[in-house]
Amino acid sequence: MTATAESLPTRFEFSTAQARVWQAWMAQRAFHSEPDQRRAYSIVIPPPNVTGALHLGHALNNTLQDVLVRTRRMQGFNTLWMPGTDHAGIATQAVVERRIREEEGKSRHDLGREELVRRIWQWKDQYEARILGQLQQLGCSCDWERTRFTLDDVCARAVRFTFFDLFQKQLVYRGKRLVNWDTFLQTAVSDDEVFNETVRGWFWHLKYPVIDPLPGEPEFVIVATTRPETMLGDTAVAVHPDPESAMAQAETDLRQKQQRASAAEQPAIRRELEQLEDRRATMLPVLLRLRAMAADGRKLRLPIVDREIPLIADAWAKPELGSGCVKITPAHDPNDYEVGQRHRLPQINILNPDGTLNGQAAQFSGLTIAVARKRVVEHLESIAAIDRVEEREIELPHSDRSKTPIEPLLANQWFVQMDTLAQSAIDAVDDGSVTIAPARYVHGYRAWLAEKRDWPVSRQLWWGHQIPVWSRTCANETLLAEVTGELARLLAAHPDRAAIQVESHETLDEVGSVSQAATIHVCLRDDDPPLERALAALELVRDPDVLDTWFSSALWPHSTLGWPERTSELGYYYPTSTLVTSRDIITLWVARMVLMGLNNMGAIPFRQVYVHPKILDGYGETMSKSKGNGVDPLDVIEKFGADALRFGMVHLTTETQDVRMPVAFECPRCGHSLEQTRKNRELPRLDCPACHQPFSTQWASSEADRALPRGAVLSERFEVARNFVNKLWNAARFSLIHLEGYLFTPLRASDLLLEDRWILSRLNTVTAQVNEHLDHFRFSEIARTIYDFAWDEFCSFYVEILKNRMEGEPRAAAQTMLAYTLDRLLRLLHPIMPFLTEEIWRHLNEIAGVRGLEMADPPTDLLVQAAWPVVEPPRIDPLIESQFARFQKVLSGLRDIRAKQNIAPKKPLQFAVRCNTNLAEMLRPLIPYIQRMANATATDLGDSITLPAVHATAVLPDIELFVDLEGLIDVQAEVGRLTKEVNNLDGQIQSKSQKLGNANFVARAPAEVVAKERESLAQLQEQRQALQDALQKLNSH
RNA sequence: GGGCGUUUAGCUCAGUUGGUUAGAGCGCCAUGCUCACACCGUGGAGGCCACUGGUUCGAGUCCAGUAACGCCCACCA
Repeated sequence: MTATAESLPTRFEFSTAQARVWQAWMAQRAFHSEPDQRRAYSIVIPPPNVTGALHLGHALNNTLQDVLVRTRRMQGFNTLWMPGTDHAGIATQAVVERRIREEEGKSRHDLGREELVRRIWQWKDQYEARILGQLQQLGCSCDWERTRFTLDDVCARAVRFTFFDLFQKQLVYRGKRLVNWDTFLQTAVSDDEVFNETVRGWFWHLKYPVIDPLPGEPEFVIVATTRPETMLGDTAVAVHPDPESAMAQAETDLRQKQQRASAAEQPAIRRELEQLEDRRATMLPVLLRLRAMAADGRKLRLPIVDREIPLIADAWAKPELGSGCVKITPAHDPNDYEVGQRHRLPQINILNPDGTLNGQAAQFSGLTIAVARKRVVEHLESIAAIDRVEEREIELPHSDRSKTPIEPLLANQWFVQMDTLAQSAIDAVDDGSVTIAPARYVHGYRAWLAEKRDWPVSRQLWWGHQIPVWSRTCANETLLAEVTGELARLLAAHPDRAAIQVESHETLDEVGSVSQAATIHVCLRDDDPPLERALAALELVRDPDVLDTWFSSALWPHSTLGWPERTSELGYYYPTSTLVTSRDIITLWVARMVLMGLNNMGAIPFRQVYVHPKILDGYGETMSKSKGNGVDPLDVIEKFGADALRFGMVHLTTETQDVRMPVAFECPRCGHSLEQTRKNRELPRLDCPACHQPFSTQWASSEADRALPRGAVLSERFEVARNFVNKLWNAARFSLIHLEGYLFTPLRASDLLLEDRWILSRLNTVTAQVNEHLDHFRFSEIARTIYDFAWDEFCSFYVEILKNRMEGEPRAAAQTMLAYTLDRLLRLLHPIMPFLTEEIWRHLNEIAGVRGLEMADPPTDLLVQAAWPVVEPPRIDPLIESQFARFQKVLSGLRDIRAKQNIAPKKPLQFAVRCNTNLAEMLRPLIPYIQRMANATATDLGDSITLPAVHATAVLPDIELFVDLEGLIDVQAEVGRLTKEVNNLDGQIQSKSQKLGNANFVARAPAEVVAKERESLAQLQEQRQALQDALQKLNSH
């Protein structure tokens, strides 16, 4: 035996192995790819945000990608996995700003744009390094030499070219739009960075007096609001243009709903109908009257500010709700904005960016919203302009970043016009050029694109790609013509690098007067300081805003390959093969990549999209940093190893289920595991219930807490994988120890024993299954298939059997088989557990430098470069597999009797087997293995045998087993065991007899099903008879 | 309000086109430190497959409905 193999530890020392293996891969540039003659397989990484460290969701996402990439690489594809990170605009800026505010008490305005951006770059450098390090620790086989960043020069150029192109095509334009204004961070946030929270609020019903009411006309119009301070910006009140039919329609809808509704819902709907009926009686006349007044152009007097505002007719006012009238605040409500557009209403912004009221708010100027609301209400009360106040729960949008309420604010925004772009992305999926798996996600993708809502791409941030547009607003036609003329002269020298748009707009000021004006926009394709200075000289100012992060992400598949340069990479790797992502960014990211790819490249960015599950905590909640229920992959790697983390991830990835993962703190002192709950997960420190010592968590902020040892957050769900890693490691140890003196010996078919043919059959079957599962992204099945094969077949049977053969001489055939089988198993496992398998491969190469079956198949130095196992269909032999199953049954029959008879494992048993001659011949060579595996010797085997005088019986299909229990037998136990067996058989026999007694079944079921049932019934009856005989004999003792 | 998903053993989950009395891991019980592995071996207990109907010779699997939970989208003054 070799000293090296013997001296290997019994636990896989993953941390040293990981470092060593990684170094070997790097030294070989094993992951680097250059275009060549082979088929390409490429994946671009979903670039992680440089906001912070990676979490388990990333570990899952990247593990799956690596499994695909490593497999394809072994299958002979020229594989490129493009790595990189995303600058993540608002998220990153918010994190850094908050930090600066906390640590230095400064705002971004104190620092200035340049300094803030410099600080964020520092942050980015730090976190990018950390993220890439995490990915490498995970074993990701990215081409690290090609690492990109969405804000680096290559990506920036792609962004500029794209924006310029869209600008030229008039597919990007500027317009006014309400943004979600975070008054705390003083920036707009995107819709997906807003969450709604139900809070208790009040619903104020305000009275706006009608100016000069005629007899019979109402003196007031009542409108309701949850934000009374916005009345300062009201520019109209709306009533429905046809309240009668609108109410009728509402009723029809309700009745339809009533028909479909369940009994439980009926009362509520009936109540609604009654209310509607009431309204029709009491309010409809008033609404009709108001409608007529609106048609007459009548006005109301807005309280406090004393402004005359029109009464207008607009369908936005729902007669079935509230008073039937609605106040219109175009500058502060998305719906009102639409109404304002339709009726050319002035937009009055009452808000400063910092959330205080501005000069438009008269005496409330300078107050915060909360205070202003109170004052406005007080004032309205004092003039009796409040009809009534209701308390009710209201849904209030909050900023995800600052947790403060969002205020809608009107601002200039750049938009991408989505009409044709969106359609192209829909078509790509409809015609199958892009496939999405699982298919159910196609619906969401299509539905979102089908809305074709223009994409607002400007963000009021400093961190990102600054919009390359210089603008100047001209107050009149003359000026416009003048400036345009000068620009034309200036830009004539750069026809492909500059483009002009003129945005004509009517400015509606607070007094409602309209003035014609226009803004000239110049877009530059490249940085060009002299030209920029010339633009500045013409008083054109660059837009301070930056582009939405998703704008650069949308270009990722081609920008990372060098677009707009026509690189060889672009021709070879694009379109990429597979995109692996999570479902929440199918619309935001996947859809946009498709349409941008089509626009820029004229080709789809990827052929398949695979959408994987999400990782949830033990309560089914999504993991997030802010909730504190996240798990750091590095903690898992440190405790269980990268391979265990990876195997665990793959194993958990089923098609429909999200991954629920109960998490626990691990006491850094005693290792005790403390379940994480909703309550304890946000505490800065915890006391270990076992050793009563405190430890810190991720929330630790005080000096004292931080000084404590940190408790890692882990999940027991990785233990299975860790155990598997160790099982494999030890199977490898066994192999290495027993391969001493190995010399490759070509094996002919006749050299193979039953168990050899069995394991080869299984190996080929399993390989075929793994291939099939891989093609369909059934990751969990891949893991399970290999796990079961490796543990239950290779370890539990094949290795056990080989123990016998390793003792005898010669063992060359057994060694060749062992080396070969282990070799193939390592290849199959490598994509999931690269470090372990690579490490074993190294050891195996040392002792068995040439491997193979019929011919020598010299292994590569590194497993990562080895070829994927090829399925040899002739080796798949169902007959051998079923014969081997007999052997397994005999073994467990023996073990069962030993256990039930309570016979110590050390005590040898003797047994006889009764079966037909064919079976006997098949079993005979396997009998010696039973010696070791069940500590039992066969005394007789065949169709006529001598039974032991005192014995226990096991009846298997076609086989009877008799265990000699002379002087050992526990009659009671044996009777119990046999009776139980008989009962069990009786149950089966009864159900089968019943089935076969059913004329319908016999008549209508397929003949083969019926035949199979008959056959199995006969066999069961046979078995039952044998058991019955045994019982009788026992009782007569 | 619209859409999607889930509900199977104490826990976390499998269960491919309907066809023996539904499986795994963990946990639990019993037992064994036999020279690859106690992160292991051997045996065992444990399920009205959420509920109600339907289709079928036959339903965990297909259809309809109900309930609970979760996610996404749109949101009412």
